[in-house]
Amino acid sequence: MEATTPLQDARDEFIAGWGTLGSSWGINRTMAQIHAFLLTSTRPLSTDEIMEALQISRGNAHGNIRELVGWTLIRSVIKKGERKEFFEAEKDVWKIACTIARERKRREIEPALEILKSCSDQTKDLKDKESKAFHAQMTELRDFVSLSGRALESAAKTEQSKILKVAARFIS
Amino acid sequence: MEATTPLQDARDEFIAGWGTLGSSWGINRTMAQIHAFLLTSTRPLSTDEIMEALQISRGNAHGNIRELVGWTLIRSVIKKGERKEFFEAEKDVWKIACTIARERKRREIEPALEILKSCSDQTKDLKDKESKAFHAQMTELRDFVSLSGRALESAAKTEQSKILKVAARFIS
DNA sequence: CATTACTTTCAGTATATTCTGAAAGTAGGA
DNA sequence: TCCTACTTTCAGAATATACTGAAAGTAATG
Repeated sequence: MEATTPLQDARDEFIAGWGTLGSSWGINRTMAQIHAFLLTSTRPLSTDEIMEALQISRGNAHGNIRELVGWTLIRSVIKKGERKEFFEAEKDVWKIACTIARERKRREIEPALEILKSCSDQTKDLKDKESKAFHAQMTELRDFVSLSGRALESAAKTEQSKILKVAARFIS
Repeated sequence: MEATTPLQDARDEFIAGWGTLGSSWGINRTMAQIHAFLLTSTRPLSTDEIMEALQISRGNAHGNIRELVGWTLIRSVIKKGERKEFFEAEKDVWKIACTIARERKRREIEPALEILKSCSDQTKDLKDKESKAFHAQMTELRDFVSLSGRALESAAKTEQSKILKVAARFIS
């Protein structure tokens, strides 16, 4: 039986919870767990350390690490004298949020806009009542999604302090 | 071979696209398709009409319709003289967005907060450097997630016009 | 160039999710 | 009460997604 410390316990809870959470965000569980693990590490870690800690195979670790690098949520670090790669997570919460916002915009909002634009355009000259209703619905949706995307983009460009001010006004 | 109209084509594109999109949002494809189908219908539809149009089984249609009712994205309508239920979607884009925002907050932000709170609390009295770093990270994350949740909640309570004004300031 | 220390790939397997369809359940109307 | 028109359930099948581990690939080092 392994002895556990309060820190280990809390960290394990975070890793497990973040993994579950990730699933409902369309992010795979292992990827979220690796992210959580690196996020709570005080030093860069190797693939083997990650495999060992999360009890996952090399292939699984490798692929999900690459995904996280692709999202720029983690980056690879080369230690002098060491041949292998180490990985560390971005720790700044605001930067993480901006990265995720941008990535989701690119992967979800932009494709959605393409579809809505196409649906709106295809029906813009039709005269019957049903077509007009459809066209109006698509146009409204497109405008809304487009606005949301632009707002997200702007927010991700703005300094954290400014966003906090606006947010504070809303909440109060 | 069935002849198609431009409206049918556009509508099919929307249904298919919305379905794919839904997947990346952690919403199942059929549920998103049913929603898209009802969103672009000018009248309430029965389970059988939905089954027929999307070529899905009764069980599948039934379950996903119930889910959508649970999300309050669609509602059941009783037609006089008819024994069966009909369903119609909320058409107002802003209302749809608020509903989704509230639901996701409840399902994702709140559970996340529980975890972060627990992790932060468990480590608040620990004195070693690693524990302090962990505690600080959890606390930052918690504060950020909490703020986001409250902002989302407020936004969903505010009139659309006010939000549009704030959004406009940001984008320009 | 051969060895070593890694990284990458991928076919096969395991798991999780979604879907089907038939059977059981329910309630209005005769 | 029974019939009929519908709704609900759920075991098993189909599909999609994620994971393993071993083999192949790559490049630094001596």
